[in-house]
Amino acid sequence: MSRRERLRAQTSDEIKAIALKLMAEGGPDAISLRAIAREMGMTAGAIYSYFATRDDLVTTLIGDVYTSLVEAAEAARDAVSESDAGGRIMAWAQAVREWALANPEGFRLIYGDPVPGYQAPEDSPGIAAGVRACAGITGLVAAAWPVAGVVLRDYDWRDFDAGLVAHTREEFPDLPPAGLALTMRVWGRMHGLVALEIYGHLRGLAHDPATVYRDEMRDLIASLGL
Amino acid sequence: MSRRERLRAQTSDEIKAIALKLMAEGGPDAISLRAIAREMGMTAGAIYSYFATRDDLVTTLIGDVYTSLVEAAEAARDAVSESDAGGRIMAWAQAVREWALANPEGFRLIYGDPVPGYQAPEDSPGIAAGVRACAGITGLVAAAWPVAGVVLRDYDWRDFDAGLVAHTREEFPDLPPAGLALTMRVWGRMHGLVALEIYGHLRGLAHDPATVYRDEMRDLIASLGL
DNA sequence: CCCTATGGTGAACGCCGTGTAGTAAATCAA
DNA sequence: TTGATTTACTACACGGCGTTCACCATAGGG
Repeated sequence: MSRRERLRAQTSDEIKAIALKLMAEGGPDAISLRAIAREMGMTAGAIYSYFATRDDLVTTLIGDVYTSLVEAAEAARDAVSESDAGGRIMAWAQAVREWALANPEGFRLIYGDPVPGYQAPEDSPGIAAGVRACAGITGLVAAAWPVAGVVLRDYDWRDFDAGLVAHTREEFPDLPPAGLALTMRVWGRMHGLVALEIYGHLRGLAHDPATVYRDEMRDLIASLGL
Repeated sequence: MSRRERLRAQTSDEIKAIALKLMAEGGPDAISLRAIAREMGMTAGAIYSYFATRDDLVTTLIGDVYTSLVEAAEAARDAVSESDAGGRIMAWAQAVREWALANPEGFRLIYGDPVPGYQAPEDSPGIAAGVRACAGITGLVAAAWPVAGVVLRDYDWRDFDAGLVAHTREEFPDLPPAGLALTMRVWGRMHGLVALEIYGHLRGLAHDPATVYRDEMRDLIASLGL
């Protein structure tokens, strides 16, 4: 890597770091090229040699932030013995909620709507992180398979995306198609309460959302027969 | 109501209608005072005699939109016999998802982050609609009480907001505090998958999210012993 | 040592929300 | 009917935004 490339990467990292700082302080909308440039002693136009557009920068940030969330969840899961499938689910779930509470703006960035009509490009790092999250939850489900107490319909592999199916069958050969459906349901169940809480819809209803969430996750784990 | 007041209300309604149209076309960020005024053949400044600020307008819209969602859910629920508690839950859940699919931008407006750092004022119509939604789900839970197969911790009335508790004890005198916790859990469970779907996080994973969601709701209903 | 590719500037364009001063018309009081 | 006042609205200005473009200084490689 030449000196030029090094400097370039450094500047690019600084842009992202400042963007993340601005976001943490003022939400996703506070990520403005002019504010970033101001903080760097540059002109807004200069950023365009690093990111084609503001949305491009945000797309990159989503990838970084999403990856940090997934890594937090994976680390929490891996801190629990593989033999304790239920404990690993709880660890993942708690890590997600705690990460979200610590990085509410990041959560909004990932699961909210950073840009009107924004659609992440197929090959963005955000998509990769999403796939990784999905794979993580699939692993949690697979470790509990066969599940005991969940209402399950029959599914077909064709009900799901081919790439996802290929990856799943390779990594979790014993998991039937219904396992993928259950993965999404588990994901939804972990996501729902956290999203409501982060976006303030539980504000002033329950004083301790953590307890409600823990109960919900205990019920989820119990329903898997763990 | 005088002629003045009638004209005033009419103009105000037109502003809101155009704002909703703009939102449906381009997402919440497309609600700009200038665009509304342009469409009405007015100046942007004129809107300030109807709404103190753009956020004020959005706050009002949230109330309208949220109310329309709650009314759709209530209507669907009421179309099912009171004796069929499980059917009423399913009807509510399906109505919420279908409304969200038909009004994705509305869903984003209610449950997303329309404005950076936006906090709805305590007395906004959006709060009222939220309370109404919460009450609706509480009713669904109360109709199934006592629940059979859910992991429930003991709760205290003091774990919840006093106003919510007062309303609940009056309307559903047989529901213990844990019922309120379960209400939030049910809400979260209905919300999670829909939010993931609306925000595109299931895109390209499951070909038919409706089936996954229906299964999840069936499981929820079964877990309540219905 | 020169040439060029590169990272940067600064001004411009057209959006945006938001104030303020002024105007014309509608309403009300006499 | 006439005069006073309230009200709806316009015109303009300010600062902020993303984005583009012509231009410049300089660091790197031959």
